[in-house]
This record gives sequence, structure tokens and C-alpha cells, in this order.
Amino acid sequence: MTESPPRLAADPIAEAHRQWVEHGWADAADGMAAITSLMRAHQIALSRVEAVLRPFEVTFARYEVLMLLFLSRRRSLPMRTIGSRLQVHQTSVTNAVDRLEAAGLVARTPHPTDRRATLVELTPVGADVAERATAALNAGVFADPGLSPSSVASLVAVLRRMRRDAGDF
Amino acid sequence: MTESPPRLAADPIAEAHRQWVEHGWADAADGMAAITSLMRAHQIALSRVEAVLRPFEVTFARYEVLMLLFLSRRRSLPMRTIGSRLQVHQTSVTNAVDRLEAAGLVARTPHPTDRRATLVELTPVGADVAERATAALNAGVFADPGLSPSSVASLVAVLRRMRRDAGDF
DNA sequence: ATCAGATAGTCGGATGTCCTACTATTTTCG
DNA sequence: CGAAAATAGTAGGACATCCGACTATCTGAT
Repeated sequence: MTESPPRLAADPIAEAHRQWVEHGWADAADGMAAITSLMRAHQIALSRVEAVLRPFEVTFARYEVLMLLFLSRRRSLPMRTIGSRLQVHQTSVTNAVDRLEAAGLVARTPHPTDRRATLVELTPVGADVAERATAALNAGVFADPGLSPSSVASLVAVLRRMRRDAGDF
Repeated sequence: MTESPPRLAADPIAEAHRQWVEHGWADAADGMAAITSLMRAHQIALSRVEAVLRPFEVTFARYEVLMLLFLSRRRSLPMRTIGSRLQVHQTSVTNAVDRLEAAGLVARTPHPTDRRATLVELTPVGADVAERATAALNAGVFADPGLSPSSVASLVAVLRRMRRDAGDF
């Protein structure tokens, strides 16, 4: 069973929306559709991204860490900063850095002034992977995310407000 | 460390977009922002949903299975159908049903005509949880997803095309 | 100066998702 | 009719995320 989605006849989310209205939950139907769409769209996007990254042996989570370092001044950042910028839990950063370090793409070094902190530094190999993976992602996904330019703009704008309201920035 | 996101000064995605343009990847900058926004928005939405579902001891993945059964004619469906409708891998359904069954919310029964298949049936307790959890989700999240009605409509429309283009339906 | 409280990281555990087998049936078709 | 191909489920493994707990270190208020 190598799985190859059989393409349903009807949009399952539209179907759910219809059922929501039928059950008297009309006031929540649109929101349900929005949240559910977000879940599925995330899955689709992640799947496309991971497919492009596979040859580089990094996942999207690790790629994000790599790029954050790649784009930083000294190509090194404290663990905590990485977590804040990527908006993920501390422990997720520990997990990603463990694997990146094992692959030789980053290295942990002690923080010069704060002995609690750990600096994560991009290695030359890590920088190389970051650049090549970015070229592949830009060409394979980002340059053509499967949405019209106006849709992309609209999507980013809507989600930016959602992120801001959630307290992201 | 109970974690309480420190609200960054600037929007990290806008920041990344700026860096993308600076590095000469302007043609992919918007797409990168769109995909990244999707990832973060998903995380925010999921987190809100899970918080509301916690008291019912079901996760969103299990809630989706419960509702699919709740809204079906006979309140029972074959495993495969559940996977197709929810657009998740077969094994994810096995996983969710295992847990729902352990909690007494659903029961596996043999398919009457196809001995390969397994029917998943909603139990009375499962139906009760489905209804109460839905009431909570509708009131706590879906009725007010943190977006204006027009934003919700726009988001659903954009993502519907993305899902369709990905071959969902 | 000192001690309580905040902060940085890691560890172990629970969940969810996908993938690659592998088994049991059912279908298809030569 | 009988063998190849397709389909339904499960098992085991790799990853990612979050949470709670625990250690080490830094800060700030008394």
C-alpha cells in the first residue's frame, strides 16, 4: 500500500461545512472550515517541502534552524533565540540541534558571557547545505507555491493578522 | 520553564522575507512567506483547538474521527473511508482508532461483506463526547476563529484552490 | 551580600504523521 | 478456474511537537 490518494469526488471540507449548517451550527461553520482548511493546507505544504529537502537529508524543522543561523551576523545564535524566532518550544530546538550536530551541520559552543546558555554555530558544511537546500526550495516550492500571486498576498496578509493577534509579535 | 512566548519585536516572517529579497531570492520571497505563515498559523490554530478539547480527553485527530462517524448515516465507517475523508495515512487512522477504542468511544466490528475490512462504530459514550466537544469547539474556537468574516472567507477560498490543485478532490 | 525567582538547556514521555513492510482478502482477467 | 494485482489493516520505526520535571546559572530585591 504505497498510498496514492484516490481524489475524492467532493471537497470533504465543503461537505463538513454543509453538515455543520444542517446541525444548527451555522454560526460556527465558516470558522470550522477555515481551521480545518488550515490543517490540511499545512499538511500539503509540508509534504511538498519535505520532498524537496529529502535529498539534503534535512527536514523542514532542521532547515529552518540552519537558515536562521545562515542569515545571522555571526552565523551562531543561542538556543533560546532560535526557539523564539521560530516560535517553537525549547525542547524542539534541542531536538533539532541534536540531529544537526550529529550530521555535522552545526556545532554547540559555550556562550562567552552566560554560562547557562549554549551557542549554536553553523559549520561550513552546514552553510553549504543551507545554500543548496534553499536554492532547491526556492525553485521547487517557494517560487511557485501553487497559488496565484494575489492569493499568496491575500494569504500572507490574513495569516499575519492571525499571528499578530495570537501574540507572535 | 513553563514557556510563555515573549512576543517578538518584529514579525519573524516579514523579517525572513526581507532577508530573502536581500539575498537575491526576491522571486521566491512571497512564496516562502506564504508557506512559512501556513506552518505557523497551523500551529496556532491547533494549539487553540487542543486546549478546548483537553477536558474531553480527545485530541483534534481523534475528534475528527469521532465527528466523521457522528455525521455518518449508520455512525460507523470502514477504516479506509475514514482515512480518505480525513486525508491522512491509513496508519494514522489505526493509531487514532486504537486510542479511541481504548477510551471506549468507538468499537471495531467486522465488516459484514468484506472480511478484509473493519468497521469502526461510534459508541453511545463516543457520541456524547462528540456532541459536547463540538459544542465547546464551536463556542470556543470556530465561532470566533480570530479572523474577520471576510478574512475567513478569503482564507477558505484560497486554501480550497490549493487543496484542489494538490489533488484532494 | 544573600536568597528567592527568573532563565537556559536537557531529559523522558505522550501524541500525531508518514513510510516501509507484511498478512489476509478480494478482484480481475487470461 | 486459478494466478497476478489490488485493497484493507496492522506492526515497527523515524521525526516533530508539546508538556512537566530537574539542574545550573544569573538577577534582582531586601
